[in-house]
Amino acid sequence: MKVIFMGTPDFSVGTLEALIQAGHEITLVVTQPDKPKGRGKNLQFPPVKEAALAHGIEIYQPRRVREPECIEYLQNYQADIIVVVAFGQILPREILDMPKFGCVNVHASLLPKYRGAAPIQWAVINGERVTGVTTMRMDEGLDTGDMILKEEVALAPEETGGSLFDRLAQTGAELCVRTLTAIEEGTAAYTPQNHEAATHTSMIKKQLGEIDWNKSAQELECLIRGLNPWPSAYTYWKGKTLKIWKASVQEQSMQPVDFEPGRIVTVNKDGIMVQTGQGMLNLLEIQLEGKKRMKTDAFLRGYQIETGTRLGKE
RNA sequence: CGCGGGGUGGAGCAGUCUGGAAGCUCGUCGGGCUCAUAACCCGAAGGCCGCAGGUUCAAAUCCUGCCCCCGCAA
Repeated sequence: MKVIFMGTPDFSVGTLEALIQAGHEITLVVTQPDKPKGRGKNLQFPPVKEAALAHGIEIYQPRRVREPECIEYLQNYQADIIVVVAFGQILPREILDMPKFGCVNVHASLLPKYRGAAPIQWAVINGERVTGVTTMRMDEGLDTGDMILKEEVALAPEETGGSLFDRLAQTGAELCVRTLTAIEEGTAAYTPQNHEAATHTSMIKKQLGEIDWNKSAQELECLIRGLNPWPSAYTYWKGKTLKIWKASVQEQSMQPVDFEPGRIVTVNKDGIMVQTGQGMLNLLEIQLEGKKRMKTDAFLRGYQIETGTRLGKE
């Protein structure tokens, strides 16, 4: 089929390449404008643009797809279908109705759960055991369209936002190809979502990563995994940011100590044990501002941390 | 010119301001102690102090340029 592909981050790249692989004709790739990124503030191409360049596909980077000139521009491409994967902009009805087969979206959750942004990270943060990918025919709502295909993915015990992201990107790519095949063959079934059961997630803000030691060790451990590798969970030590990359939950106190949440209970080569609102959290891999991330025992060779120290904002 | 931290034996750090013998906590290797050990004791190896210039009797330390890593911001 003739496809217009819309997407921006890494998550979208797998699907784009799978579609190419499957023999579809990608007539145009629409992605967000280049933005200054990184330490030097240099302009950087979105990952999807890089991929499109590598495949020699035409690229279009409108500031807003809603604008009439943009809609007009897309019309020139006469696509059979528009595939949207983590594009980052909302499509107006004019575009939704433009292609013969409409617009298909790949969403990284089992709809109607986790509608909205960052469903992958939220699934980890919330301690879900299963999530997945859903393809749907887009309508004007936010992830409210009729579902076409759905595939479950189980979370591994040490799943991180990053690892799940990679796996769902892969799953999404395959699912999207199957979805297009079904549509092409006329065998696609469109199942309305149960809107009553819908849940929504918000964009991940950096501040979400600041650890509230009053939460339970279990919750915090999920938060740490969910926000790894970005934006990461963190606390403060001696006024400096201390990122926490990996931790484990210690349900029961080994000793009858009774520290307030945020205080360090023990420090040894097995980790830094911190009291939380419920249970203790053992910090296994950390990173001090300006330093590389490292295992806790390596960190302790160079820095001295005393029992009873309170982590967090002064 | 976005702001800032850092590059010192295998790991993590101190030393740099106030130039003048390379240090700390570990690891590694050898030996000892022990029923035993991630414990303890003794000993050893291992560094052109990121790179290149400059100043100086003397540079990890001061000056200049460059490379690389990282936090913030975006």
